[in-house]
Amino acid sequence: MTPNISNKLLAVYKTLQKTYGPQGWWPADTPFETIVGAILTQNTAWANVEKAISNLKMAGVLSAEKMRRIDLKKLARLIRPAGYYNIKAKRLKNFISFFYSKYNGSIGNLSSENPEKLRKALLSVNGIGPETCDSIMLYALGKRIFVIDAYTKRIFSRHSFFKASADYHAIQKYFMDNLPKNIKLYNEYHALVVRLAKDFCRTKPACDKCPLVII
DNA sequence: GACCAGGCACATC
DNA sequence: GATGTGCATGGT
Repeated sequence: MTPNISNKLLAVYKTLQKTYGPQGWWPADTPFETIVGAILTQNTAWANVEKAISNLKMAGVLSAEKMRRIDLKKLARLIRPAGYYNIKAKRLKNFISFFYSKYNGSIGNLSSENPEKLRKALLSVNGIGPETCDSIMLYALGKRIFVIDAYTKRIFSRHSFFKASADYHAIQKYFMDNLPKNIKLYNEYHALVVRLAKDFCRTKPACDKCPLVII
């Protein structure tokens, strides 16, 4: 670890913790619901995902077995509020096919897979990219992996931690090399970054009021 | 009405 | 390898 960077990253974390408190991610009742949410939230406001999840619950199809059976068009109609509904319905089905063919539809089988193999396997599913994969690994399956999203990139590059041109893997390595290797920390850190971004780091940053202005 | 949200795949150069 | 584009609803 680079002590200076490590201290700064921890200082940011402590400031966010103090400002916002525990975030308790992921907001879901089951690991399967977390996986579905991770796919539905791709480039989409969480409030819209909640509507789609609610529709799936009302229709009684928020389980792997039920979602495996449901017609693609019906699935698309239920998740409509989350946007990109046609492509996301296919992505959910792609995951389900993968989940049954390789892991017999068992979350236990999925989470007991070797983490490196699991990451490669998830990334091989069409519709699961780096962020969705890592969100599933961390928040649904409890694996020690740091999730990077557009906010993390935007905020920390603005604060000169790394260049705006840095790619996903480089940024992930940056955090994982410079933070204590702790799942709970990874969980809260990413959630707190998203929480902060909702207030201050959209297209028109209000950096003067941002709690990180002192870092 | 414009802008954007907890991305990803694919086409093209 | 870098850059551009389609996918789409709903809130500010």
